[in-house]
Amino acid sequence: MPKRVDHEERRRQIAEALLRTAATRGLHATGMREVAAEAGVSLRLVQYYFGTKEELLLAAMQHLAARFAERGMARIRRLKETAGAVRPCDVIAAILTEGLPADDERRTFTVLYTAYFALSLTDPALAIAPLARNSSVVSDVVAAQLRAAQAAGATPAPLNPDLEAVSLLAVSAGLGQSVLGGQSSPAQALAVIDYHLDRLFPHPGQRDAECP
Amino acid sequence: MPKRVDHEERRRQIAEALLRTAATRGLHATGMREVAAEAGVSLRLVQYYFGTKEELLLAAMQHLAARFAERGMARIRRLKETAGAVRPCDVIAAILTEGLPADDERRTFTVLYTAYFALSLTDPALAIAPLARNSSVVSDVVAAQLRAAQAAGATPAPLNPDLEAVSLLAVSAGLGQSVLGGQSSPAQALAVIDYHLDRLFPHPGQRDAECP
DNA sequence: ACGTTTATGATACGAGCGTATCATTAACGG
DNA sequence: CCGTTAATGATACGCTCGTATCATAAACGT
Repeated sequence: MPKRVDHEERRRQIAEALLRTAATRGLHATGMREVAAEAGVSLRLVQYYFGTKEELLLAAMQHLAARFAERGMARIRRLKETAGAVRPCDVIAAILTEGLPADDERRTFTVLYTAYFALSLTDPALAIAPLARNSSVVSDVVAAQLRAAQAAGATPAPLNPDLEAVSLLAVSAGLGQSVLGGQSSPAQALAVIDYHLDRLFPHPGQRDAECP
Repeated sequence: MPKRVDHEERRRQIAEALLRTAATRGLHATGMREVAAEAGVSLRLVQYYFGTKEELLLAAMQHLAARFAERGMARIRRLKETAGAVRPCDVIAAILTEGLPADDERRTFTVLYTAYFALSLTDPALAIAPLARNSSVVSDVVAAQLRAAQAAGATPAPLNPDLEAVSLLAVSAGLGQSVLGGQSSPAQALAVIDYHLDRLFPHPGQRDAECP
């Protein structure tokens, strides 16, 4: 057998090249030739691995979603390693802040997500499903964490876990938009999230961390 | 003097034609020829009133922002006419729900807003400012209403009007995204907003309106 | 009726796009 | 070393885009 090359790896390289240029120049303004140049390969090879541009766009979106999910999982995993028992508040805080464009990497993700989202609204071929599908499972996770905290008596007053979970994710998404648009700073966005966490997980007096 | 024509009116017609086609085909996928056809005029005339496409895009965005602001104002005005005294909860409810894609008209607005927002993230020439500028003043209005309700003793517990205002608008924006993406129904979005209004303006027992 | 404004028409330019089609070279496993 | 696979190169097709350039027709105030 002749020359062996990891096809998935090559596809990943090219898809990431598209994401890189699309993050600065825009999704529709990025052409095949530009992607090839950014990836350091020939235009011919981009056509070789992705027959059409639509296929490339779709693959890049799935790669973006996978990277984001992976980063989120890693964050939860890291949480478990530092502290033995993971408190619901920590999990929720991690989820809510992970989507915020607080650093370059996350900002890039948010920009790309917004671009894909907007594109999917008018381009039927590009379903946003792969990126949005996870939304409901994330919502369920948050709701479950809230229920656990509620059962443990850590939350005050009446509280609808499902509505609260959807609401918290909406806040996170809305704040992300606000930061991207330049109307809020990442710090302000974090302050709003902390405000909500304080409301759900009231702590007696300390003011160090976002969770009691 | 010869033929008199309202230039602003013509510009408005053409801009609205762009918004109409852009709402279904996408912002960047809409060409000058298509706009001309939609407006029922010649391509030449589009160039006549808007020299370049960028100018057309910008003017259409400003028109969109103006229409939205006008609709919001009209809603508040209508509120004042039906009930003599406008309660803070009603004002806030109107603001939060006005941006939700609950009917065709509002959905179209939300789609277009998202498209412009995404475009502005990568196209420096297209500043989102005209659409986002109002954001802070709306936030101030909500905060002021909260403060008024707080002074009247209508809200429970400690409450940070500024953070709460930003948070409520973020919820509204996030819910709008969620509805657009098909992850939530407009009814679910309204339920979340009602949930928050109940939290801020608790009412003794009735379950009719969203405000006590 | 004249002259200015408003609007149309047909058309063409150059550029960039996605896509396709040749031939050719380099690398590696058996 | 042979044959399959990976990758490149140059180029060209057809299309659409934004923009520009002619000339020309219709409408209306004075």
